Amino acid sequence: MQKTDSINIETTINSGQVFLWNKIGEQWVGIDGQDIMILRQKPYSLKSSGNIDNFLRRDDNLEKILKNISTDRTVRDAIKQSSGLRLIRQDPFQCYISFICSSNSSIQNIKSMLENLCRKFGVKKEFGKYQLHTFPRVETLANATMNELLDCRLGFRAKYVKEASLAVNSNKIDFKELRKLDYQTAIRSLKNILGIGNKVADCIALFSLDKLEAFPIDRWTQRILLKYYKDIFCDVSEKPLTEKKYEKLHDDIVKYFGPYAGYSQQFLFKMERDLNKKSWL
DNA sequence: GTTCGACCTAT
DNA sequence: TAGGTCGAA
Repeated sequence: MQKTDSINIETTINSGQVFLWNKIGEQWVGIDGQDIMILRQKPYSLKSSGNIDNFLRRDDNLEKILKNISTDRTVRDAIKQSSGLRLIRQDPFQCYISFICSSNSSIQNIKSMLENLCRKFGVKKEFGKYQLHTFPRVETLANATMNELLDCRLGFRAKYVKEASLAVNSNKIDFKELRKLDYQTAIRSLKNILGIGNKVADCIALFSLDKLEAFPIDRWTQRILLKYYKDIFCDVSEKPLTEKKYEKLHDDIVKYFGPYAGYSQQFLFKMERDLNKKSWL
């Protein structure tokens, strides 16, 4: 059984799931919705104004999941290299906006956009010795003007964020409902929103809606499949996937990796980016 | 159903 | 070029 302190905080934060985190001295300070979290490896300490166990998916049976996804050597190596990496259960609205902002951008730029949104639309909150801006509330962002969003340097994503926020504010998107639905239905619903395609929908589903069979296929994932799984997923190439090809490939991926495919994606993604010395937060 | 160019911004 | 998506042809 994995011990609770086997969580590697730095590895988990720096695995592309979350963006609103900063390392201050020895501790990682981050925002999840209206909550502030302070995580420290040594001496080990996890503090949150919200529910830290929920955030770190302490309810998952990690031993069982890791065993289940250890189907091949590549995944086993990835797990070994990033031991202590956890999947995170994020605030759904923040996750939704974060990955809408992620399209055709870099981690550093995504972080900057989200920080701008927090500074402009978030509420100042104190926790521990820190005072920082929380993530904007749905209603606040839904009422933001296009110019205000453009001021946050969102670029072409500004109208996506505006419409996406309106959809949540009007209950056209209801995260509590999406959480109850099956993977396919939830994905279909998310993809009705402007700015959400297959990849972004998978990220939202995996990181905030408990859809562990979601397996976001981005440029990196595609390279991974080509490099290590060429023989298993024959039709994968370096070219961008069309919508139908993405869906077909995803089906095959779930058949191969199983119901916890999303966990395997996270380990593989982390491994390959580290291997290529790509920077994180 | 697929292909292709455009798209904000920062490095 | 970067962790995509949209709209037109």
